[in-house]
Amino acid sequence: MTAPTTPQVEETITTRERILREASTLFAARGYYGSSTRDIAAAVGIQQPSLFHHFPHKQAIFQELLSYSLDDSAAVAEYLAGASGSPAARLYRFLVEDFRYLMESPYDLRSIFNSGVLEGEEFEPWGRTARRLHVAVAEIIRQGIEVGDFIEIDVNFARQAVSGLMLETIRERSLGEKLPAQRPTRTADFMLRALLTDPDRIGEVATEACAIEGLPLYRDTTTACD
Amino acid sequence: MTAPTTPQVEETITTRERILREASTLFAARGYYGSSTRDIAAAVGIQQPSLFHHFPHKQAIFQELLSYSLDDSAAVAEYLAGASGSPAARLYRFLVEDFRYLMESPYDLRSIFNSGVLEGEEFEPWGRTARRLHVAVAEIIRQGIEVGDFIEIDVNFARQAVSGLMLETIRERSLGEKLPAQRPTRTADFMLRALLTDPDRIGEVATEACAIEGLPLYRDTTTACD
DNA sequence: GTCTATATTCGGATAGAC
DNA sequence: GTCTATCCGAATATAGAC
Repeated sequence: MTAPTTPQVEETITTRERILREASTLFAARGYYGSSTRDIAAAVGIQQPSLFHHFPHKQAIFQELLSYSLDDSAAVAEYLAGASGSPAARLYRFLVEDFRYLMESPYDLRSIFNSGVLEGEEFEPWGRTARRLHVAVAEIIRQGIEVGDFIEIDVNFARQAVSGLMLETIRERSLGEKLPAQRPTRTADFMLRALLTDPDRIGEVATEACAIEGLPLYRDTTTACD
Repeated sequence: MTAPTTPQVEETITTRERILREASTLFAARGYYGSSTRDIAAAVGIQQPSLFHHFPHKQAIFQELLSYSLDDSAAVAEYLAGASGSPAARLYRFLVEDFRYLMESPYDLRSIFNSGVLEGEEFEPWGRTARRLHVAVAEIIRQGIEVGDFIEIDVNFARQAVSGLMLETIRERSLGEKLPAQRPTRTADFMLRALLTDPDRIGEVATEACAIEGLPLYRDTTTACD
């Protein structure tokens, strides 16, 4: 008769999953090269060679984290770059989605964005995905300037500012505390305030942004924005 | 009779200096641990053991870069946190000075801000300096909110946004091209637009910022801002 | 100030038992 | 799926000649 106390699934975390989580934390703290497989194994609580039962080599751990953080983000950005609606709303929506994705992820993904590791040959496919993501975001910003939504600004400068903001703000998450649920929209508000020719339009931009449909979404988003 | 073609000092770059420059580039690209002393030596054009004639160990190279990028920035931020004048102008000035310092530096200092390496014991004193810098910047922002210069915003969030913006935008520099001379003020404009309750006040904020005197300055600044 | 040669430690990865 | 034992290459650093 009474509803089940909490329908939350009793998450069984596999060793493989624990490896990914601990590795992401270590990579974020000391970099990919600064974290040895021994460090990772110790954090998980297994011996170092046991790692190789779950991943063929160290690179594969990083590559899985790269795919997790880049693939869907790039897809969303490219979808939004070609979607209808105002560029400002589309950029807003991208920021909200991407930020929430990073915020709710069980991994600490800072190392992915930080490091020049992506430039290395062994991670070349993921470097290309990162560039596709950058191109798509820059394109939305370009459109925004063109139609007068955004101030006249160097497109690449603005694109990098967006990246920097995302990166630094997810840094908090790693400190352990849960970030407030409104953080994604607050972050988007902040960025758009700097870009909009008329900052007072933020309200309507946010409303339009949250109404955008058809995103190739990572997960089932119950509510679009807030 | 004719003036000397270019009074530019014929810069004699010592091996030690070349080591610092090449190391900073490698650290930025592949991280501190990802760059071996062999890599550094090869970039400089000497054999690996020759490095140890100039620096007692690898750490010392990184430590010198840390001091270069943190010491003066922290001093300026702390000075400005306690100075008179509007908080908005003081934050603006900090951004201009810090950005220009990073922009004109012969080193690629991204690794310093990126990495969690600073958290390691071996670099503890520099980690403390970084925290002092953060506290000072957060304090200026707090003052700005208090007097109504800035919108109501989480102080730490704003402080991190500032860091992220600086970091990402100096990334360009490393791509080789000289950044335009107006970039420091454009960056400060951008950040202040997001923070100011009244973005239209940027003009007067910039004017006041450039008039601030008494900074514990890194180098002889001929002109204050532009 | 730079070199060659080398000591030593550490990191990634494999073999094979349980 | 995890363990112990181990190989091999790479990395930091030292010794000592030129």
